[in-house]
Amino acid sequence: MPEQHYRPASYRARDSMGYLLRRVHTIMHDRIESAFAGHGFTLMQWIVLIYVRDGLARTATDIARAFRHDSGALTRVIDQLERRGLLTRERSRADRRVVNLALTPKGHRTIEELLPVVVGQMNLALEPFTREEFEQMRSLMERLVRHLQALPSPVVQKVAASRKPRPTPVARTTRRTRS
Amino acid sequence: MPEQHYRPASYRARDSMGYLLRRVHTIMHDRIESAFAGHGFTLMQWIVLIYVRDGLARTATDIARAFRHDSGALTRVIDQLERRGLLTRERSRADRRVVNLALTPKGHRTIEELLPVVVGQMNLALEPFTREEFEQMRSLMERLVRHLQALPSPVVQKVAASRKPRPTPVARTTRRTRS
DNA sequence: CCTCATTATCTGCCTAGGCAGTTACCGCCT
DNA sequence: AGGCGGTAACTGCCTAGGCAGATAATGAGG
Repeated sequence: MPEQHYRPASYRARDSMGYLLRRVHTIMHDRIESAFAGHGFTLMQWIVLIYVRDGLARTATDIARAFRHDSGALTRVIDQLERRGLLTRERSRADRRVVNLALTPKGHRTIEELLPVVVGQMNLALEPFTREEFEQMRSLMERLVRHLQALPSPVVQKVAASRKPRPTPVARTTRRTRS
Repeated sequence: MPEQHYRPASYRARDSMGYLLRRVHTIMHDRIESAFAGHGFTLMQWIVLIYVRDGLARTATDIARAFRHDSGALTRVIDQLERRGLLTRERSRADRRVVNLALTPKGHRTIEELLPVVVGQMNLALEPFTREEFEQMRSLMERLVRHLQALPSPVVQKVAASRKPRPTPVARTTRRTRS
């Protein structure tokens, strides 16, 4: 029997790990995003560039999978980067469904420009932690990611009839010209 | 001189704490969201309900601040919940700008229904951790949140001329009819 | 060779959220 | 009393992202 860290009867929002993780993520995301804005980039654009540079991705699908991002959205981000001349798309000859991405010199220069911004924000956020605590945090988060990835996708428990999740059942008062 | 955990020259995307936190957040968010979908609710709706129940918020602004969420978006979420009869809005008599939120009996029943879902997902995610590791993680995240909240907002460093962040400078070519 | 399931990419469509107002109200100050 | 900065709630507008579908290509199997 694994540990039961939370129980319905005693659950309080302020103690929830979900709450903490969300807060951390939101604040860091906002800070990076606005630091990038001064340079004319978004976080997602940076992700694409650095993933290609670090060899974590050669195609849009690689990024979509590794970063859990929508592939449709990816297409549009890559559109922007291509238009701005930061990377190139090249149809693979081995598999003509695939489009390989490659950084241009301008793309590399952009990474050099943004790297200090990212690193600066990261160091600022982690400032109060010792090297040991930092490693602890990293280790815990890595284990958590690995565990979460290994979990089976959450089978919808109730209302199994409807296949579609329907995010907002009440939909809209706007009345979509029904009559 | 505080610890410098990252350096531009050796920065690799896969080792970044930002990456880890994002992955954790994304996966947990998606899981909770789709678990809720089967019950006809979204995470944000749940947040509002549980915040009101736990006394963390009496008004939309309380939630917006505590959860770092857009107040405009909040208005619309509360609209939905009110329409579905889960909570009520009541104009404060002490300060007529304020609208106080209160759960209805149906709202309380909904929380009872969703609590096991939240707790279940949380415990599932944290399953591989001992009580001690869990407390360690919570402590680290709490310190990180407190530190991040205390940080001054990131003054835009370059291109200081333009006041507006401009998320996407290239804007749009519209014409995506590639030949 | 032909069929069929699968995959990569791209495209519409819709919704949630960020942002910039607008309105109403509060409390302070003169 | 009246002006005025600040605040709560709400409202449009716009964009990013989720989702479903379209297209094209691959590869396995008959």
